[in-house]
Amino acid sequence: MKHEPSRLAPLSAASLHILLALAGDELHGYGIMQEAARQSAGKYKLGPGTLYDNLKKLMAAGIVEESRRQPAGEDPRRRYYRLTGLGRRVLAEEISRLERVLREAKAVLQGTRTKIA
Amino acid sequence: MKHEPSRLAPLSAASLHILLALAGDELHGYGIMQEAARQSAGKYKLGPGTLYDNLKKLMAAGIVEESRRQPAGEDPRRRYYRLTGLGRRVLAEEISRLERVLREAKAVLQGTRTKIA
DNA sequence: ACATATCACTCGGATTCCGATATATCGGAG
DNA sequence: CTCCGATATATCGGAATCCGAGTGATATGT
Repeated sequence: MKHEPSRLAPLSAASLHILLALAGDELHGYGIMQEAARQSAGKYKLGPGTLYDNLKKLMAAGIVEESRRQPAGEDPRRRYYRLTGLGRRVLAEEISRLERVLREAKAVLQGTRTKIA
Repeated sequence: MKHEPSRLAPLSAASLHILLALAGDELHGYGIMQEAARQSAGKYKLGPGTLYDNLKKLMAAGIVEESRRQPAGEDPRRRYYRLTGLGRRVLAEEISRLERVLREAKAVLQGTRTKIA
């Protein structure tokens, strides 16, 4: 019996943006904040409180882990975080959940009445 | 203070599902719970606490309002809620926000797959 | 020298979540 | 008619989450 990804769903906006920021490559905390803002064109901004609360929760759930990498020439204060395998599955599942929600939303808004007269 | 739709964004999962349930037609509280469960194929279930907290917040923000309709032959206990014009704009804006998030998500996930090792 | 940016993270108040609970009516089975 | 599950309203209060304001330090630009 494995971890059920659906247990965490639906992901909060904060968690989703953190996972998306980490999906491309591992990042440090400050980088996650910047990447989330960049990916959302400035529409979504994470403060440090939200970031670390979520990071803690995501690490406890085995979705994110810390990596020990320390590339030369970089700021030594940086601590890197990355998605685990489970994390990628959770993200993929959340994305398809959102796709289904949007499909339903469009159907409802475009007047596709399921109503049978 | 102006009613800027973006001030409420991102909508919580609960608020989004309530707005989607009301997008088709006005509904009473109990009906909103059932419609949200139906639209999400049982994946998302609202409890009464979440429903009325959100309904209160949405009404205070001018996104949802109560309607006085009382069709004959229906349970007289029912109280109907419906979207306002602002509510429709907020919902539409949230949907396009989610579309942009999903577009970004796909780009990022596609990028990792094609990444050269 | 001073301001701004990068980098870490904690703190605590406000907000939100959400199941348990309370109350009452409806509709059908027995 | 009585019982009972479903329908219907809504509150309560503890847990979880949000999130800006701090704290502390180094780096970089003017």
